[in-house]
Amino acid sequence: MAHVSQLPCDGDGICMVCKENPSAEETLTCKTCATPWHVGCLAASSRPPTMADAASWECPDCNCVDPVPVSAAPGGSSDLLAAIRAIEADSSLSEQEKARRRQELLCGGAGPSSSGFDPKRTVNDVLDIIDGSLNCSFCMQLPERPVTTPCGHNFCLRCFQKWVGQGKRTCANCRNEIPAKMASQPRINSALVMAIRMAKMAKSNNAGSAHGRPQHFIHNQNRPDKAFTTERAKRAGKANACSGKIFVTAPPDHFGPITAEYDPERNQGVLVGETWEDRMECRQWGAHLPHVAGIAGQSSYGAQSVCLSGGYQDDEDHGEWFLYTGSGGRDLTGNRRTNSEQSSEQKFEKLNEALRVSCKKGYPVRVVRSHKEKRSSYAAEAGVRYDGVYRIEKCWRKVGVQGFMVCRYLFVRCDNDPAPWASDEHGDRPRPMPVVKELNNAIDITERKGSPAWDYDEEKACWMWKKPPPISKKKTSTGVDSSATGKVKRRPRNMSIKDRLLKEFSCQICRKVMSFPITTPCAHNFCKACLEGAFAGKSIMRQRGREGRSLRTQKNIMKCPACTIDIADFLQNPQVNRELMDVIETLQRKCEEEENSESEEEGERATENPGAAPEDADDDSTEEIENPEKAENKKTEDTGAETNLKSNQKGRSCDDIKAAAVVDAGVAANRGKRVKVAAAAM
DNA sequence: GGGCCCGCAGGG
DNA sequence: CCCTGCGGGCCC
Repeated sequence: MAHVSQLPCDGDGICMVCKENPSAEETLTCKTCATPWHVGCLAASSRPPTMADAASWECPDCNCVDPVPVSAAPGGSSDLLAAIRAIEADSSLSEQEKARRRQELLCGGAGPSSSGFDPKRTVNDVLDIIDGSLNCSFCMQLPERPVTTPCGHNFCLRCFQKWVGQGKRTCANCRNEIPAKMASQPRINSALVMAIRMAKMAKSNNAGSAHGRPQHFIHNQNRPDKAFTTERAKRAGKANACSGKIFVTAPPDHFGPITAEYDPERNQGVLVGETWEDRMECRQWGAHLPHVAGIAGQSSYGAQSVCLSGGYQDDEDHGEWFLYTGSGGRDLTGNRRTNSEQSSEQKFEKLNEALRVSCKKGYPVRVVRSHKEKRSSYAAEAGVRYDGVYRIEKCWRKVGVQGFMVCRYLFVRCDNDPAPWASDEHGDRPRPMPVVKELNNAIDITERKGSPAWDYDEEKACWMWKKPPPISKKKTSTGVDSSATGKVKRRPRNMSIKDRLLKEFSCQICRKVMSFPITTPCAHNFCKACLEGAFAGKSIMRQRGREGRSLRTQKNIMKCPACTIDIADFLQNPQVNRELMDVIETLQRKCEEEENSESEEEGERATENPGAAPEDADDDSTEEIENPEKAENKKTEDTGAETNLKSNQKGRSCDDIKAAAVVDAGVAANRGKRVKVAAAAM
């Protein structure tokens, strides 16, 4: 019994045993792994004998020589009974909620990587399908923020960080070496996140479960368009910083998620996890409009969105919550757009004040994360990703790392969809306020006084506007209401397992569902054969041959085909991610079953080829599909093909490289069309 | 990989 | 109309 119930506090400071938020005095911090533990819930034998010993105290996990897998079974039965009775007696819970909490309890409670009030993983459901093959070797639970080692083993981010935090540099499973880069900067393996979610979904669909809501998490496929470069920007000889058409009809001062009603283009809205190539493209979909500034807002009205892209050293990202730094205090003379050096203090004015308004009112603030943030495990793998809405619970000022006063904001996630890194099937539940140490030295602390405008409705079990959202003061970007476009609204698609398999588990080289998947240290996934083939002989040059300079300087560097990370060491002995492979194979079997049982229900979309062009491609796009460059040239013959090709390939960080010619051509064809439309409008 | 320097969009 | 701004292509 003893060490089974020994669990630390989670990322939000909540004790995983008693679910309370212990005060600083009741918290012990392990000297080895720096994890906080609730003293009251520690076995007596694990507590430090005296107060003086507390500073050098080592937690039960670090005290063990080996990572002893913690049993998922619950501890003492009397405790369990008491806990179940407490749930039953809680009149504030619905029957469904009670059932859910009972199940959490029986599933062994929280694992080390769960957070806040999130219900625990429905382990039993998933184990039926994937037979436990995905479990983290440390906590024996499904990894909630899975990371994959180069040797192909999967762990919770938290467990992995704890392990390397102890100075361990070998895989806990096979004792292979963990590269320094992976140890210091593990990235979430999003394919694995999807694997876990899909496995859960497949199960709950079969059981006709109450989780009826389709999980709409998408990758970059189906993106209808790209930003275009204006003629003026071309004349200036620069292909930078030009905006494209805004596709959503939400006004620029719209708060909260961009829902389907604002998306006449796709009729699905902006989905959590949606990723764009760059800030320009992100802007086009309305998630975050400014293309340089990190904050969108108006000082007298509120802030609608922020971007985390590593521009401010003080930022601190914990996924479900983060500390954001205000803007300003920098010297921008010399026509600079940004400057990493701070030279004066920040104040609550302009955009910083806009954020403070959103804090006071409790507005939902959209959050996008850029790949440029190098210090966060939650950063996008490539491009810019929409991560849902957060609320600013507090703001204050403090002296920043550069010695000047900065404005600070505590963001806590409150979205109805799960975060891109979370393998949960559901969105956020209200979670307790994280403990922020720097508040002790803060000034101008601002907290919300009244009730928040955007809040969790226990009855409906979702986040919603509890007060009417602020009235927009602006016109929509297109000036056209979505209901007035005359477009027939399509129902959002509820994807089949087959479609999702193709979308989420396709190799980034061959575009087919991966066989023998390999996860690189930069968290990209490929077929074993494709990856090996890509680096056989001259293929290396084709890989990186984006332009002449790249060829010359990079031909001897072996980089991940999906990003710019050097994976030469990894390629010496790449290991198949067997666990991911099991999941894919299981889902493929499910898929076959699904096809057999409901083949007649498959509509127009089922026959779609995985690599086919997006559905709104013109009939005459066939030629362009075969020759994307031709399509490009057709568009602007006068400026020459070279410029176009270059701009076509700019910033191809992740999904774009993996895009096979057909998809590329589909996009190109679409873009051609869009540019024509834009030109006609001018 | 770091510095330069540009157009652009939005706030006030 | 001026100021601000967590971009981005290109040069070195």
